[in-house]
Amino acid sequence: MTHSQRRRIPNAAVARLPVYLQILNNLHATNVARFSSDELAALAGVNAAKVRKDLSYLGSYGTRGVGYEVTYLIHQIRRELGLMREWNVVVVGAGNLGCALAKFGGFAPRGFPVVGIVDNDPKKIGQSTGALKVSDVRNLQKLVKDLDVTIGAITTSTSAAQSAADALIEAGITSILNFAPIVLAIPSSVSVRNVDLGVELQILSYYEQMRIEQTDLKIQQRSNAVPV
Amino acid sequence: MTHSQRRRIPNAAVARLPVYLQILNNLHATNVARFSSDELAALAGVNAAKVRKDLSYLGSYGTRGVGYEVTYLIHQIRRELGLMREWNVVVVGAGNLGCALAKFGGFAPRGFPVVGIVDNDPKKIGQSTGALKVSDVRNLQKLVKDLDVTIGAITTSTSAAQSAADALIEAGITSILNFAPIVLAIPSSVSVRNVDLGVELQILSYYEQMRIEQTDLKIQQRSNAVPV
DNA sequence: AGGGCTTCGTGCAGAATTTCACAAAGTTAA
DNA sequence: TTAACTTTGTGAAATTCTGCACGAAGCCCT
Repeated sequence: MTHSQRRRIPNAAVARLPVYLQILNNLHATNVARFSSDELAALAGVNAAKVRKDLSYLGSYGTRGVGYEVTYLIHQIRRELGLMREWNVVVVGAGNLGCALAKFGGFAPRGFPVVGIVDNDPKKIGQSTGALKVSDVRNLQKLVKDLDVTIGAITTSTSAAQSAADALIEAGITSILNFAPIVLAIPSSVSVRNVDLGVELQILSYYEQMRIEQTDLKIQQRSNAVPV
Repeated sequence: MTHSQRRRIPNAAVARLPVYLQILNNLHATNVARFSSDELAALAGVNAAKVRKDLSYLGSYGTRGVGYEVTYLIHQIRRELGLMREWNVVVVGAGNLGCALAKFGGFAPRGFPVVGIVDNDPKKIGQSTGALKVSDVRNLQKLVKDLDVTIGAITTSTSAAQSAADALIEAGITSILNFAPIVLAIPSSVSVRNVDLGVELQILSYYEQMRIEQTDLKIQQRSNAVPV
């Protein structure tokens, strides 16, 4: 129960580490060797104390009076996030989005190669998308086993999303990236991240309307406050 | 200072209201007239008390012993989220993703019509994407004014994203949906939502690795605990 | 060597969020 | 009408997250 008893990193911090990593990769690309928590905080748009606390969950890798080393921290964050290895991804649903994900080469270099894409539509099965051929969703289990897939991306229609999730879980997948605007019913042993642009837009519209009401209110108050 | 002094809804609750709305729309489509907090909680994958508290921020619209009315709640959530009107969206960056967003008809019915798409590449300007023609980013200000655009979606390359944001803000936009994997520097008066699939995948990989380590640990403990 | 300066690591208080638990308020049935 | 039952609305406790403030630790200059 020594070091394997890993300190659990708070969820909120886990969600920020990838952002830090992205920034550090940029710093590295521009030949920056060191950074302070203040600098990273400014780039990430957060509080400096938060940066230090987040990084402290990885261990004490900074040097007081100096800061942190870019390459070393990159290494540590990658280790903690499980990015020392590749995680194979299978896409379920060969529609516009699914094919775009399969073709898009941006994930492999970040450690998440898309190694398969499946659909249940006979018209789509067999077609090529980038380097991959769409295969039958019935081969999912075999595909997951053979190619050691751990992450499934659901890009089906809303109505097919739940059965896609069921199929993925049946096949042994334990992480799902869901693009369908629906809350999936899944066991707690499986992780899900939802990407729903409609939700994002609606959140924006709330704050947009808030601002408008605030402005209206101020205008109203001004005309009330200064009567002639 | 009566009703215009609106109770501020906690951020965490704001982020859940769109999810509830989506579910209620589905219930409505299947002719369900009423629901209880328990039912909605199950569908949304959250705690029932949380549902009740979230809905209570809208007002006391439930009936004890009975539940909530689907249509009435839909109306109230839409009102609160600012969905009683349309919010026009402009896309900056006519690459794969940008064009896909412009073509995709799924936002207009949810109240967010994409009314324009711009780019700075002369080769792309003038091309058609769906019903829209790509226009010059230099027309952004005029476009935003003329078409009353309030939300900007950034789908440029990473390197162009910050100047896209600057241009949007310069043009008077106050809400941004950012798809570039970069933290934008923007004034606090502007809302931003980031959609970064790389970040999502890395969060998943953290928990995936966590699970694997847990499993390894248990196996190890088991073999330690029962020595021959 | 020592003083001044910088920056990390973290205890702690306060804020935000989640969850519990129960009174209040309604329905239903006899 | 009353008793049994259901479900909301919400104080209050529990948990999580944030940010301040400051001691600790290293660098630099004299």
